[in-house]
Amino acid sequence: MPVITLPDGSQRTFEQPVSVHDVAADIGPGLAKAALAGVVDGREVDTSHVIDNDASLAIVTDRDDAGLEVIRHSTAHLLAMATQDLFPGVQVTIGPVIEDGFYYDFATEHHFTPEDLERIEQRMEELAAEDIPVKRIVTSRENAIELFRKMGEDYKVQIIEDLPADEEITLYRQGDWGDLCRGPHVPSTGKLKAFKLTKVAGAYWRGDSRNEMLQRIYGTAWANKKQLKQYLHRIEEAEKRDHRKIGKKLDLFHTQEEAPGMVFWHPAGWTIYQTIEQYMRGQQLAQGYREIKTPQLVDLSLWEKSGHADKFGDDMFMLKAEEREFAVKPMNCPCHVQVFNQGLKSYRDLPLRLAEFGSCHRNEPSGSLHGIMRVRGFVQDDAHIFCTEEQIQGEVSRFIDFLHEVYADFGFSDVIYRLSTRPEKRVGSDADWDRAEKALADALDAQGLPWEELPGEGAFYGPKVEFSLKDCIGRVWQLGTIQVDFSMPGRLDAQYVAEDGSRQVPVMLHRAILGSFERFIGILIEHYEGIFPTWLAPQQAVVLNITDKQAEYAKNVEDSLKNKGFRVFSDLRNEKIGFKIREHTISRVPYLLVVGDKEVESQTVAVRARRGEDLGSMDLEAFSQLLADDVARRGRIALD
RNA sequence: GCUCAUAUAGCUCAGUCGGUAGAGCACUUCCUUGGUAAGGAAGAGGUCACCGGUUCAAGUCCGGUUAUGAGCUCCA
Repeated sequence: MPVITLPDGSQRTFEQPVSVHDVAADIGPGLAKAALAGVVDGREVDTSHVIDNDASLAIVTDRDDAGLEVIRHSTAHLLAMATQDLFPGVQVTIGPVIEDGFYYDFATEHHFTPEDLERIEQRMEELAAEDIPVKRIVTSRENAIELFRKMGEDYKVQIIEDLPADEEITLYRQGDWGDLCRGPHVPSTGKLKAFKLTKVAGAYWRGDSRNEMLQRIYGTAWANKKQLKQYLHRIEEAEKRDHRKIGKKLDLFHTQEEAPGMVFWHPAGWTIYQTIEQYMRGQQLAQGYREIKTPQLVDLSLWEKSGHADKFGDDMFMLKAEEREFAVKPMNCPCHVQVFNQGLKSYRDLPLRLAEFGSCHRNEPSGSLHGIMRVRGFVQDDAHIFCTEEQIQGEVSRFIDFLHEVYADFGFSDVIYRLSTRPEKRVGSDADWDRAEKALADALDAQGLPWEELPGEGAFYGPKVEFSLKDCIGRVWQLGTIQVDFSMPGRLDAQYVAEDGSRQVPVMLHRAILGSFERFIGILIEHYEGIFPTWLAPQQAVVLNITDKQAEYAKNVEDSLKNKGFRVFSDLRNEKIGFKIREHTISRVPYLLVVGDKEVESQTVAVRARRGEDLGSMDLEAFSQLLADDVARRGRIALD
C-alpha cells in the first residue's frame, strides 16, 4: 500500500504498486497527458516507473526545466533514429542535452549537408507524428555488449565497457530502434512537438583532438512551437549584435588577410579604445598601481627561464636577428619581474603593484580566431602585485572592489565568480596551495560573494579566481582574473629584504580586469549593440545646419564644444535635415544639434537625443552641462 | 590544428545549363537651400581571393593555397 507524497505535501494512498503515469492519471487526465517523467525520492524516472513503497513524487511536465531536459534528450534519440533510418551504416555515439537543445555525434564516412539535415528533420517529424511508445529495458552488461556488437555499434560497446561495474545498464527502445541510455525519456515520441536541427559540425570522439572526428548534428527543442519561435528569434537578435557586423557598420576597425588575428583600428574604434585606456590608467593610479612599459622582443633565454618556452613555445612568434633568437612577448609577467629586480627591494616596498597596457602576441590556432574577441595580437590591462603571503588576501579583496567599480562603470552588474584550484601537474608545496586557495576563498567570502569551485582548473603555478560577466542578453563572458603565483618570482630570482634582514622571495599576483582591450571592446559592442553610452561614443554630438545660411554658426557651435573637450563634429553638407538625421541616427551619435534660422536668432541649438526624443532648444551652456553630466555618468545607468 | 561551408564593386547581395558580369546603398558631378529617419538627374567603379587544371570557352566544373564563418581541440 504505497503512500505517495506530492510536492504540495498532500498524500495519496494506493492499494497496490502504481506507475508514475497512474498517479498522474489519479490526479487528473490533463496531468496524465502532460506527464513526461517523474521524480521519485529525488531520482528522475520514466512515467512507466512503478512505485511499490512509500515515496515522494513530483510529476515532471514540459513546464519544468527537468521536463524540457527530458524533451531535449528524447529529441536527440529521435534524431539518431531518423538518421540511422535514412543513412544505414551510420554509427551512434553520444547525444547529450546542452543549453537550449541537444546534439548527437555520429561516426560515418558521409559528411552531412544542410540538405541532409532537412531530410532528417522531416523524418523526425514523421516519427514524432507516429507517436511511437518509448520503452525502458534493463539488461545485463554482457547482453548489452553482445547486442551492440551484433548491431555493429562499436562506439556503444566501448561506452558500455567503460561504465562503472555497478552501473545499471538500461536501453531505450522506440519501434525497432534502440539506444543505450540512462534516461528518463518521454513516454512516446508524440510528446516531441517543437524541434529544429540547427547545424552540423565536426567533433572529436571523446573530445580528444588525437581521436577521429565524428559528425555532430546540433538541434534545439522546446515544449511548444511558440517557445521554439521565441528561441529562433533570440538567436536572430543575437546575430544583429555581432561585433564584426557592427564594427564594420560603425567603421570601428577591420581585419585583413595579411594580418590574420590582428586588428586595424579605425579612428572611431580607436577613440573608444583610447577612452577606455585613459579611464583605466586613471583608475589604476588611484588604486596605487605604477604604470610601466616593457619590450616587445625579448631573448628566448628569458622565456626558457620562466618556463613559458617549454610549455607554450609552439604558440610563440619567434624572430631571429644577429644570430640571436627573440620571442615576441606572449605575456608580460617575466618582464615585470625584470622591473621588480632592478634595485634591492625591501619589505617596506611591498605590496608593489606594476601595471602595463601590455601588447602581447600569441600564435593561436587558426581555427580559434574569432573577430576581435580571440586574436593573435592583443593588449592586456595587465598588472602584477608583488607582496608577502600575508598580504595576499588583503590585495585580493582590494582588487575585487576595484573590479566591481570598473564593471559598474561599463554598465555590467551581473558578475560570476569561479575559483580554480590545484591541478594535478603543479609546482609549489601543498601547504603553499592550501594557504593560497584559502586566501582567495576567504577574500570572496569576506565580500559575501557567491562562488563556484572548479577543482583542478588552476594554473600550474597557483590557484586563480575568474570573473565573468553576463551581458544584457544573458551571455556569459570571462574577463577578469586574479592568480596567485608561487613559481615565477623564484624562477626569475625576485627577492626582497625582510624585516629580519633575510632575503625572501615575494609572492606574485597576476591580475587583469578587462582581460584584453580587443576582446573587451568586442563584448561592449555586443552588449550595447553599438549604441555606446556617451562617455564611450566615438562622436558625442553632431551639429546639423538646415541650409547654408547657418553654416558659420554651426561651425562655431562645433568649435566651442570641442574647446570644452567634447567629441563633436558638424555636418554641413547640402542635404535635407531628415537625411542627415537619419544618417547620424544610424551611426549612433548620442546628440544631434539642429541649427536653423531660429537657433541662430536665439543663439541656441535644437537637441535631439539618440532614440529620437526632442529635448528642445537650449543655449550652449545648458547643452554643455547636459553633455558633461551624461559623460560623467559613464555606463552606470541604463542607456537612453 | 581538425571537420564542413564560404570568398563576385567601398558595403549588402544576385548571377540559371560553362558562352567575356548585375542590383540597391555608398562614391563623383550637376540641379535642388529643404525644420527632425532616405529630394532629383547623370556618371564612374570589378584580374569574380590567389595559384594551377579540364574545356573551343571558366565567376560558374576539378585540385591546391590563403582568409573568413559554424563547431571541435586549445587558451600562459
